[in-house]
Amino acid sequence: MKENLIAFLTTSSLVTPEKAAEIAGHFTFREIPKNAFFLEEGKIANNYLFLEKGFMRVFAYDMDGNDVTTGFAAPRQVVLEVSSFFNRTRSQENIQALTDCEGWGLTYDELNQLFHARPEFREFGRHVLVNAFTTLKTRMLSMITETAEQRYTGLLNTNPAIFQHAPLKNIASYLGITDTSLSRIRKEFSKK
Amino acid sequence: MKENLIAFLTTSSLVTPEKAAEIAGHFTFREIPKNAFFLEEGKIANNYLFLEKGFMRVFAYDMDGNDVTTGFAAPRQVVLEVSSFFNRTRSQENIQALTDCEGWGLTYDELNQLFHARPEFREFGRHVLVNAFTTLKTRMLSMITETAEQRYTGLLNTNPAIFQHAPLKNIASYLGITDTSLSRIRKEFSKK
DNA sequence: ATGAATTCTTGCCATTTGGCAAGCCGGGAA
DNA sequence: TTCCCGGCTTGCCAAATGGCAAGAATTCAT
Repeated sequence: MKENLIAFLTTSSLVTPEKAAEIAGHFTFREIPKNAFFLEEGKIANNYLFLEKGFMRVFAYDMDGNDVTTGFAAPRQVVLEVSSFFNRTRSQENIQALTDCEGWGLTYDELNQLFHARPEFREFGRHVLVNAFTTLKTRMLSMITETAEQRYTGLLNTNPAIFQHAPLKNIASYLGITDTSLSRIRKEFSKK
Repeated sequence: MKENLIAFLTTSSLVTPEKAAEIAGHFTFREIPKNAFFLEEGKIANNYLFLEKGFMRVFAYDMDGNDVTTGFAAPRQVVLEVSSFFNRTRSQENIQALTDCEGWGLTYDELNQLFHARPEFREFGRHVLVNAFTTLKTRMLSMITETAEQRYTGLLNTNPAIFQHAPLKNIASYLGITDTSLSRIRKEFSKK
């Protein structure tokens, strides 16, 4: 039943399989149908989710009202708006299901109780946060040092499944370019 | 003596002034002379620093060997290479003093002991990490949605002191542009 | 003080990316 | 089937940014 969640808790070696099973016991099953919002702008994020099936998109609006994709979530990832969740502030981001999704969730209160009761889970939680931070730093560096085409091929390698679930205009804004430019980059790339 | 450190620990309201004084007691004074490295690429970050005086620069090298500034540190900020420090992995980044610096530090072991002994400090530590993550997300969004000139004026507003301590080419790579472009942007901007 | 090295600016031109509008394509609704 | 609509591509041109090299300004070491 919860074997993927347990496996995820165990991978970092911060949690033993036995403890992982106990911790997993506190997670509850969640389904998010395609196009439904896991989190809406203006609300306080109250859900921590381990995504087991499906894909999600994180997006915000810029000053001109354009939809900007700030992230994607794929299976075996934690879906969480860190700032809103931990600071209990209104989210500036939306999280929406690109496909029908399934996963295991905790509320803010449940997570805190579990952090308190299970030091290993607390360590694991820090690990998740540190990893998210590191991943974002890597992405920032690629925004600075790489061309749009390099970022495109990078995403194609690291997360090919996204291309089967998200429209190209969402991927374009995630890469920091327009859909027009992405279309041209794909054209050039396909020649090679 | 440690009043700035104590004030910093107290600002989030996660630590009471009394506890803050106790926690601060475990920090040791550190000086980093101008141009010295607080952290060198390839080494494992072992120091957590609250910067009290001076400015530092964080940088890495891209695939072509170009120096890319990934961050700056100003007084009253935590200086820390998160990934290397918490994961005990070799740093891909360098942290160098732009000016003579002074601050209060902890080693990795000292920080963990303090996290264990002082739950409030653990909460505070998470708060620091969450804030760093949120700040980086904001910067990422500005890379995607803003022009180079907007990013320049943004930095000028949020961190004007950096312009007095870092060479423009470092600021340029931090903004994701070349020093040539930054020079032209400054020229245009000064006309207004 | 002197010379060397670095930083910053500028001109010229190339490349990348964007804005807009038209058209094409494919899927869903009736 | 037929229509419609959103998603994707493409052409044309403009704007933003980069690459390179020269020179001016500044800093640094001796």
